[in-house]
Amino acid sequence: MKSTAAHIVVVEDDPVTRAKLAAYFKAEGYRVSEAEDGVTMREIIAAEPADLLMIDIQLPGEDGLRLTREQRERSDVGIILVTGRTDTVDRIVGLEIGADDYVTKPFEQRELLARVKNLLRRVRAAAPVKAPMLTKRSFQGWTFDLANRTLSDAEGSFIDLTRAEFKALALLTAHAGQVLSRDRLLHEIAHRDWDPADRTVDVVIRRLRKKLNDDSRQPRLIVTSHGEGYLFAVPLERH
Amino acid sequence: MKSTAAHIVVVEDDPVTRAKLAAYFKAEGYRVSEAEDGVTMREIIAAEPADLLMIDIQLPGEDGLRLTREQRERSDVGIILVTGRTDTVDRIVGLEIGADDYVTKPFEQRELLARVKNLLRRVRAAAPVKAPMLTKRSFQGWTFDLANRTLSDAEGSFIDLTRAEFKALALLTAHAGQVLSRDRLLHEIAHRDWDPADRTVDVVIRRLRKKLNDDSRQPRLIVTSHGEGYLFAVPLERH
DNA sequence: CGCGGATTGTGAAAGGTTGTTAAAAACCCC
DNA sequence: GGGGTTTTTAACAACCTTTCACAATCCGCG
Repeated sequence: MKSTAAHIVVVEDDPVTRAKLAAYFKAEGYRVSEAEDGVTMREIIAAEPADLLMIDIQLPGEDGLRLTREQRERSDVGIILVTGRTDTVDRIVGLEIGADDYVTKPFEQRELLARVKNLLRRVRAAAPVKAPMLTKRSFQGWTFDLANRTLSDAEGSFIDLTRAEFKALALLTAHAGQVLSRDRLLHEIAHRDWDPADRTVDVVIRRLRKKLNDDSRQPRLIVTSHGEGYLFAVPLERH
Repeated sequence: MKSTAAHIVVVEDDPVTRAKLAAYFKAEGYRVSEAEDGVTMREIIAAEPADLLMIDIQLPGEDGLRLTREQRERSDVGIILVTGRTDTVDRIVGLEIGADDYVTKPFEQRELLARVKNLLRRVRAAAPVKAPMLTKRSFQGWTFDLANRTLSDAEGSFIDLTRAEFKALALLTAHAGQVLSRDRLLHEIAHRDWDPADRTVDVVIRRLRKKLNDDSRQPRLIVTSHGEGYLFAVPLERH
């Protein structure tokens, strides 16, 4: 389904730098797309999902940090920020919102390539895990529709899920039988780190259980693993 | 959260730097091990696989690059190289043999932490999908459902197990007929070493026996082996 | 821009699970 | 059977999870 070469998108307004980066990656055998701004980047990604984004932090219009946050919310694509100046604060902020790496011009080409290779290895290693990108998952009479963000019960009546509920259920069902930590779940639903006082995940789980008619005292679908997290406790059915 | 916290191994010969790094990661809730050289590092990893290695490049004996290459060959563990000096060649070589990142002392703590978090996210996302467990074990009219963490008796009514009870029963039934030491059981349920004053396992066994209606005076299912531990005394039925 | 409804996050009280302690019971070996 | 050791048991403390009400935030729309 996916051709073997990784797809890299260079988002950079300066044509010279952009061409230089693109040429360099092409020479290494990657498929490279060039975008001068966020709008173009989104079009490219929509047409063909990227494995790695190289994003200039200082773009006309939307800046690179905004794009980083936006893309990190929707996927686990690799993201490397590029910048002309060395600004510690920018760098830290960039990394904290989810960029995997941060390089300053001028690039040391061999170093950049090594970083890109290592990151791509990780991005692509994770890809097969989400292979069962089925649009529907069924269990115990329920059908969970990933495309529509809805649940339908055995009688076929629909229940809407909120964004957070949807993301939590998607992650739980994608890892049926495995305990997922609150940290992992919170990251999925809110892109935040968890701290022990944070009850957000518990509340989302409670709302999900309510919609699924799952009694927390005797849960059959979403089971609590004390001190560890939650797990989806029934296998998905083939269909 | 404790048992799901990532395991970070700091490999650094300078005690001051090592303690500093370790303390910093511990404060963030990670499980941290410290090694002063490659030999110690391997022992630690053998006992408990690491999610992330922080390796000083200049170690007495085997150097950090050698360790990096060795570990990268056998696993996808995250590797961050640490060094005192800024040497472009070292950096490039390190990255090319598979280190995910490279930091120079002195560290910018927030930046280091952000990098560590992002890398750990990728490492753990790639964790192999756990082989689907055999989902049910039956004995003496009981059915133990590993997916649900429930027991059902002959009439089919459900009894919920807590995390600790579930893990203990899972281990016991997986080794039916064999005596399991308290140390082994405690490791399973709490990832702790046992000491002779620790009654935790006994209490969990008691609670399990109660749910299974197993009389400790005349146990049929979970039998005490005085001075040795416990064993699950009935064979599992085929189904 | 501001409104109203939906969604998400927070804090506190209530409830459940786990680990600890100490006393009682059982065990083992002589 | 005696005496030291190990196991069982109950009660409780510490900690973690559930629940609820409400506050904060987001979102679509006039």
